[in-house]
Amino acid sequence: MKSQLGSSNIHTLPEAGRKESSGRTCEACPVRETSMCAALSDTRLEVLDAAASRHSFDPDETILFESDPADFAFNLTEGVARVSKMLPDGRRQITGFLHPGDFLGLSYQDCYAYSAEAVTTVKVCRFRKSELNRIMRDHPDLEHRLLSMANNELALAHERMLLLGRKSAAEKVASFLLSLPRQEERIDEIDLPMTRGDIADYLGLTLETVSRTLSGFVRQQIVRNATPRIIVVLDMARLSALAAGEGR
Amino acid sequence: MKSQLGSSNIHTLPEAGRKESSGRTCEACPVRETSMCAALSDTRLEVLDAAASRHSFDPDETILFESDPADFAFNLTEGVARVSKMLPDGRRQITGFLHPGDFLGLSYQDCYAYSAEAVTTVKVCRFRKSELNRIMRDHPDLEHRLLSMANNELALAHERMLLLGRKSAAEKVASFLLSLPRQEERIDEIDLPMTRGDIADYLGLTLETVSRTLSGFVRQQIVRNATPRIIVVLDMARLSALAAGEGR
DNA sequence: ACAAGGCTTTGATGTGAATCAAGGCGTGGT
DNA sequence: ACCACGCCTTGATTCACATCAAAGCCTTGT
Repeated sequence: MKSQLGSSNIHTLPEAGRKESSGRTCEACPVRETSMCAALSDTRLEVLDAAASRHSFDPDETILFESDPADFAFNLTEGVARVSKMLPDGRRQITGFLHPGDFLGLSYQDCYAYSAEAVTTVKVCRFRKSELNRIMRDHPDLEHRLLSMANNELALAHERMLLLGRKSAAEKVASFLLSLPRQEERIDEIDLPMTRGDIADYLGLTLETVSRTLSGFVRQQIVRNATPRIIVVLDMARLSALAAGEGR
Repeated sequence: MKSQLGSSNIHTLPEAGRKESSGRTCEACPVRETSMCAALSDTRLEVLDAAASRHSFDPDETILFESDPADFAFNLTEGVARVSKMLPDGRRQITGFLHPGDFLGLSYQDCYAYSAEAVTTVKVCRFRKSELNRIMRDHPDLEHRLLSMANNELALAHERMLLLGRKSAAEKVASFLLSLPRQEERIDEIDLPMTRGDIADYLGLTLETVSRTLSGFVRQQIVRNATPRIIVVLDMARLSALAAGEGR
């Protein structure tokens, strides 16, 4: 039951990640239309642009650390990150994987309630929270958008509680596969940039059970393994039924 | 694994619960200082007051139903309610118990993402969401307060994912007992208005396991049973350690 | 090419909680 | 005061997943 990985005490440094030249503007941002920024017009966006600094994180680098003072909030623009909480003996629960457009760090308290690390190379746009609050006062649309995003996250959190509390291993893995973003061109291909251990800590399983469950899906011809990292869905109906909890 | 209780298809009626005379004003409200209303001054509160209608729900009555159109939001003023999601075969996950001051119904989508039922007799103050949105536009403080409350809920949701995914039965039950509100006068007494089945569906266990775990706590003299409904804490240190995941 | 290390798969065994199955206790109704 | 029903407790057994253990297999560096 114990994962015990990384009892390292390295917290987030004020300048963790590499700060990047602020050459790029918000208008050219890949998540301009999907993240919180969508609440602002191009002209108003300049205020956010001025308040943001761009940072890059290597795989496994810490973006923010549970219980550290929550001075910054982040907008993920590229890559995949994991959000997690730990028990004192090292047991870990990953509470979410973040993708481009996701927002991170808005705890209402003084300290972060969770940690976040890069899974792949991650690029973020970082805001000082005091500054973000000031901007929100001037632009209620932005606050409205953040409330809407928070409520969306809350609905996803409830969905995940149902998964953790009441779904079987097979149902969990099926739900997970279908929850990942896919490219329109290759709609049946699922990319798993995270390890089996990460997936296990997300689903409340062990990495062996995740591996065995995936092997089971392959045996039943529900999916096929292109590589350990790329899964191809062969029977979407069956996978969806499993995920919904209908596949017995 | 299946609970199968209530495959009733009775949805929320437009006027579910009994509508009460709107005699009481917000100033005298028991949750005036703790709920979202705290964001507004007494004079500004009149706007909310005018938009609200008071309703009462008997135990087990449905307050709102998953997948019904989300026209209303609620502020719980008295009693205890449970929020839950179901799988098609009847398995249920209770995603939260609501207490006075808690807010309910702010899904960002058109339909509720979960159901809510009264555990004890519940009194709420109900708002039409379109109206609430209008009020928020005029009073950004209210929206700010709701964002803050949503972020708080999100932190609690993450805590619960850690519980569901990684804690043992004993750790789950200990965490649950300590998460319940207690009265200042009787700080060591815990009231359990919900059934063992409800607790089980909240913790991702069966009712038998909840019962056995509580009996175990009694045997170990961690708690004492005044009645099945009232638990008295005898060894707070041990219970806290268990809840934190330190009690082996 | 080769070696090394990390990740993944697979197998054997163990165990915590679920399931199946009685009873006991309290509460509300008549 | 009694009965009945719902809720809770307890016991016996089973099972899904965890744990322990050992290979395989990519990937990366030299």
